[in-house]
Amino acid sequence: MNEIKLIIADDHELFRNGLVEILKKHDDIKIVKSVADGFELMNVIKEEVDADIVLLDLTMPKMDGFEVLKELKDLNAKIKPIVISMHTVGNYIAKCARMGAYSYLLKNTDESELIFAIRTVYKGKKYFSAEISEKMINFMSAQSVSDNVLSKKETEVLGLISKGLTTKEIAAKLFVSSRTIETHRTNILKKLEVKNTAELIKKATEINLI
Amino acid sequence: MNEIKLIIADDHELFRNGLVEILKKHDDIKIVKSVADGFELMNVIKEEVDADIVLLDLTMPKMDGFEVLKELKDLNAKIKPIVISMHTVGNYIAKCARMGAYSYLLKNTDESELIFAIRTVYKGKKYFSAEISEKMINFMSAQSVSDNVLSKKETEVLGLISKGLTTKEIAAKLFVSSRTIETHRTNILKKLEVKNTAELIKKATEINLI
DNA sequence: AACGGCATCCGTATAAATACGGATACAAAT
DNA sequence: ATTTGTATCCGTATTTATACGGATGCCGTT
Repeated sequence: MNEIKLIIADDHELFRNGLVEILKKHDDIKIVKSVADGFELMNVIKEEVDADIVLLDLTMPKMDGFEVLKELKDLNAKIKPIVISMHTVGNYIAKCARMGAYSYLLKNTDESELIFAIRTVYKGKKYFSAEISEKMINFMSAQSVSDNVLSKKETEVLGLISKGLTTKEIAAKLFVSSRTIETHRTNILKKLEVKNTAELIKKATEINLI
Repeated sequence: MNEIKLIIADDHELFRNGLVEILKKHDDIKIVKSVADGFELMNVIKEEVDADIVLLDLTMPKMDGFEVLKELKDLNAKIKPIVISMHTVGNYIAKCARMGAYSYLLKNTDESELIFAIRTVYKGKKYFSAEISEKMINFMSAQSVSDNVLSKKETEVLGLISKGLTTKEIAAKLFVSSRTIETHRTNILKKLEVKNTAELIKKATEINLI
């Protein structure tokens, strides 16, 4: 039988110990290390241990869970992160999903679901419960409400900007003067409260305008 | 008992009729209209009918499902779209979720799930099955693999660009010459095969670099 | 009828970005 | 040991974007 080697990363000792107690009851799971912050975790991962899974708390001192996920992705590490958080905010969930988390569990998840998640992830499959998925989907579509900020033309221009067209090209495409497009751009920047195109595009994607 | 009024939008007559046959067996569901493309659908929605739900095919002539979703969002319409697609591509699913779809079903969904989805959505809740959610999550994290394209410094610079910093500001922040940053920018543009900052930021968000 | 938001256009000016060209030092990979 | 990629720097020139200013006609709301 293959042993599942895992690391626990959480800044609350009590919670860490609780997890250990729960997990030690399962023969196929072995805790190889237990750390209190992201920085420590990364050191452990970079050096010694080859673990299969890390149970990762999001809120930790020094280096939080998001930073850890980013690092792991950058390093192309083979360790699979399971996020354990107390927040059900859709934002967090979507962020973790994007950043390569294999699962997102709440701290009040029951034992059986935790074990199921661990085993599922160990097999290389992701595990996001129905409730968690729902939260995330709701979040993903949420921002749309606030988008009456831009007029129809402005939205159109924004779309073309994001495709890499210059002011001149957009003007040609829409059969208007470059000055008009410049004015539109200025107004768009003001409305979205950004100072240049780069920030504009980022914000626009964030609030689902593109 | 409240009747659920729905519209069917699909360019395949056979499929449309099949849906009608299935749905007419359920007393709580009433089909108020059946259209063959997105354009027709939008006309129907804008004028006459007040329907609760539209069963929306993605691939339709004149105006596809994505465009319809966008329009509905722009109009702030109260009709709830259920996407019915034959594609399981994560890209499509994520896009629909972002664009406000209340559900994403496959064309081979069985009757009971279809009915369940309709009733769930009618209550104002979204319905994305476990398999569909999984596909989407996999997609969301997928791009990460291909991100060794940029070097560490380039990634850092890209991040600062996306925050709206100019070349000069970035140079100051990183204690290097503006020329260096300019070179980085040039290289980043080349690597991601885009021609300016706007397109760059869009692409970077698409492939999860930011 | 008056007002505000929108789309359209213009002038002047500076700041920023991109396109070419080139160079060196270092580390990692082959 | 040679090559490849990264990070660093520079020159010259053009193109784009942004910051100010101002203007008009139109449409929908009040």
